[in-house]
Amino acid sequence: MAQGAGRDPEELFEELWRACAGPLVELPQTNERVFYFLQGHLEQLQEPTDPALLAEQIKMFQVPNKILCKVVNVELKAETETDEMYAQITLQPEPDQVDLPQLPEPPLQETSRPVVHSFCKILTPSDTSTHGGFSVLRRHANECLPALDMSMPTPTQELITKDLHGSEWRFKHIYRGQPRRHLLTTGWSTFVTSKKLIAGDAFVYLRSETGQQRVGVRRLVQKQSTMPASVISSQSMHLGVLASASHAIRTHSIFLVYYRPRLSQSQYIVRLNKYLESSKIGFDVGMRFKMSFEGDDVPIKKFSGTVVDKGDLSPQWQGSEWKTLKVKWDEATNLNGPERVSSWEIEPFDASAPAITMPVQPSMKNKRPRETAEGLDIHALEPAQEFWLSGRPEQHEKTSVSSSEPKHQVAWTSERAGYSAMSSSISQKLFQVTSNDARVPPWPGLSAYHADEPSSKIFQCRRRGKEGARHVPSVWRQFD
Amino acid sequence: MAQGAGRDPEELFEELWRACAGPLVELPQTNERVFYFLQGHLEQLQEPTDPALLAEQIKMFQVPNKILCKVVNVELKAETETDEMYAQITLQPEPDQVDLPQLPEPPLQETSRPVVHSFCKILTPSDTSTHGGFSVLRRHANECLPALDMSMPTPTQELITKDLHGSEWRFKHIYRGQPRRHLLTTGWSTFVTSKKLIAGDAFVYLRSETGQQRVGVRRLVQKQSTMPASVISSQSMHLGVLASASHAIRTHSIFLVYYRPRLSQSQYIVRLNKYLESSKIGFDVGMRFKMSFEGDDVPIKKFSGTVVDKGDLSPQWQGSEWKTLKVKWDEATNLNGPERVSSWEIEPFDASAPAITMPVQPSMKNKRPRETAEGLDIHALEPAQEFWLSGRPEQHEKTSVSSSEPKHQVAWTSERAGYSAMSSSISQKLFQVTSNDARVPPWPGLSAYHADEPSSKIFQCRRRGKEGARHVPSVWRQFD
DNA sequence: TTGTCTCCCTCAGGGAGACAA
DNA sequence: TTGTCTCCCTGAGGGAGACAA
Repeated sequence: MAQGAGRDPEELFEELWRACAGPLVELPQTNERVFYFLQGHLEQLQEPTDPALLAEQIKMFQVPNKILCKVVNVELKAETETDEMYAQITLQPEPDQVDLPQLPEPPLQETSRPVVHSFCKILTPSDTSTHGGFSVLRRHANECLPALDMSMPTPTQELITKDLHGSEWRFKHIYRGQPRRHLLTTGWSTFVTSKKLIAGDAFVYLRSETGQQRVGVRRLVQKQSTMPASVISSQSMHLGVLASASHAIRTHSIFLVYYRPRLSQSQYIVRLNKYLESSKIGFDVGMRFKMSFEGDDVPIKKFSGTVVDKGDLSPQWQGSEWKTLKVKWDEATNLNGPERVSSWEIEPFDASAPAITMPVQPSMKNKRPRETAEGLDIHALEPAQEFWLSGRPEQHEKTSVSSSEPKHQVAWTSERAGYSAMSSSISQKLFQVTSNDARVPPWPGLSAYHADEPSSKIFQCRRRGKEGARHVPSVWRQFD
Repeated sequence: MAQGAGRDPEELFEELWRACAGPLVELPQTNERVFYFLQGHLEQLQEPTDPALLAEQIKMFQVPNKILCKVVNVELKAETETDEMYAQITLQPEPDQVDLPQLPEPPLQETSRPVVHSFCKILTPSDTSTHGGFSVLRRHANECLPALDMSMPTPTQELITKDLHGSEWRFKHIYRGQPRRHLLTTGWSTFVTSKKLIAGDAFVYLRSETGQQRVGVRRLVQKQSTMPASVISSQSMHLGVLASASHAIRTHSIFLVYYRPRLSQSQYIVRLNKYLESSKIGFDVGMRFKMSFEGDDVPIKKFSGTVVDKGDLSPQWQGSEWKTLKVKWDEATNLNGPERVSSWEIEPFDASAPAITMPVQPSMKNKRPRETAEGLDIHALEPAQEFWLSGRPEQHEKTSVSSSEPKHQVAWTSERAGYSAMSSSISQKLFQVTSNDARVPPWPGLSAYHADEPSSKIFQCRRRGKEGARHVPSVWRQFD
């Protein structure tokens, strides 16, 4: 759907896809083995089925809770209308679904990835306003955009970029204003309109070493239109997914899964090795853990909590490991965090983690009441931005697990003292939605629009000038 | 999806739905019995499956070619994005699927339908242009719009209307210009933009006796975005549909079908009585028949042809009656007519039918190269319009089957002699696409965009002034 | 009768620096 | 350093009658 036409270096497409997907999205590799949790796949469809019928069908189709599969193929794609990324994953059930492997398999050779310069900026109301263009953060411009001829009075160039569909987007990049700053002007508003961007969404830019430029989008809230056409009944969909898997197991044939990382509530295709690692830890009631989320001002934010219960999510899937851990988040913050997680989504608690609680004073300025997500109060937004620069855009994932490649750098905005209080209220505003979507869009039972909830506390990395930097994992290097 | 909110008189919604669906769309009634042809339902999904797998699954699920069902419920809906109408039909398989009824069941009592005034006009390039509004044909204004106060110098009023989703649309209706004519100005362009209308699409307007106004859209080509989100694999979809039906048969439980009349290639939910009627006729090789299509200048146009072959469409569905008749259309015109039809879609040939062949001189004027369907050459469009006025907007369906309610009136544009030659070339232009979509959008193996095909002939109702009227079924009354 | 064109005039919005957080 | 505002000015497009098919 998105592939094929116009996409030149195949690699760049993948880099863009990952940059848009965000640092938390993890995909299995071809030839790797994974566990496929049917239950999670059905949840992705977001349409509830009659539990009795479901139970009956599970029995009829004789499908186990998790299916050991070999990954035959992974194709990255993007929805034409919304640019939502998804992966078409071809799986083949392993012949033996009873004696499941207990030992990790040798890791696959990592494929080399091209060096790219990229940034991702959350759009401000001004960025999406009809008056004027996009304000490029100085860092981003310096690190990523082609250099301007600064000897000119007002340096200007045209950026010729492509999106995931291969469509071309041209932007005038100009360095002007008093004081001077980098802006994208002509071409920007068309982009905003076409992609239906609103404040809070993020703009992704990427440039390869060969000068190829790409642009993309990471939305704050998943466009609902993902589930538009009523093509077949939800019951039929569920049955179809069950039947496909069942048939594939019986005949050792392949089947396809459309994995939508930003829609799914939890990973339901889990690398065998990852699964085994988490089983080895054996999370149990009372244990402390932490979990990664997309932050608004840093790529990854970790929140900690305690496992308070353990048990099947639904009786139809007895003995499943899908979301079996009921958790309580520290400090009752993170109001929109999931109540239940799967063990492979969390890591053991580690005192060096930067998860820190701090109180927050809500700020309620109202400006620019236009162009924000319906019902979402980001009018009160203050300059909040997330970004990262790197040779490989997804490296933060590694960073947080202590990267073995110290060359990679992450920048993290440091702001002067006195700004942080306000900034954290922003953070709160954004986070209540961002975490929601970013990590796992609609947490069960919670609307994505809770920005007005009178929550008074929130987890947040300290960001008081240099002081804040101390909490950054040591491989992170601070610019500025 | 479309229902619920804001829709006041439930009845009006149905009238609007039918007006948008067009005169050829036929729906079963609640409590009626129907045959459900799985094969047709799978075809609607438009995604081919591996035939071997399909055959295997058909066997596994033990589903017959056609399933006798009681219609438990019919809900009319419309896609949020595209306004495409569809029906959610709840079916319950009858206990006995072997001894199928041979005799028609007593017809259900017809539910009374509200009296409405409605018109449907195919949009000209001017109508969809950015300069100016919509030109209301005088007849349409007189028959359907609320009366203007003609004593004013420039009579004006505001039309407050709703669409299928309950959204409000306001239009300024003004009578001005030299010579005077009816126009919709303010509000029209927003409507065109929002509904993504292009020249060739049709605007539907409807007013109830109580003054309630409704508007809708009938598209020339079905928006492809109907099949957007890759939610589950096509294989899973097919399996899901099979499994649902199979499960419902075994347990005598209900199942849901989303019937998309403008997408489907043939009716696959057929009223029992209609089916029996057509079996009684027993179409066979060599027999002549006629079939109804949406015309561009009349509601229904009939084309005639001959059955040239009879046999299964695919070996997986042996003995099915789905599209078993291979046909040859008279005069080799109607290039986009289906090669295969099901017997319940056609009627025996009747010499009094207005299906007449006439040669055509292609006209190739090019104006206004903007705002037309991509690749579709309707630049050469001449004033061609389809419309109907009636107490009940769908009555033409009945008309052609000889209505028992002679009170209903249909108007049919009559134009002065000398215009018809040109008009037929338009007709040709439009028809090649219209018939395609209107009746049965993408004929197998044919793109919807064949307007440039050098077809030199076309079926057409004569329209030479009064002369043409003679071919109209007698219950049609001519305005003018 | 009605589709198209053109002219006129308005206003949405792009593009700039000012200003302030 | 960068988000927001305001001002200026242009051009897309709505709204009118002229004209012709």
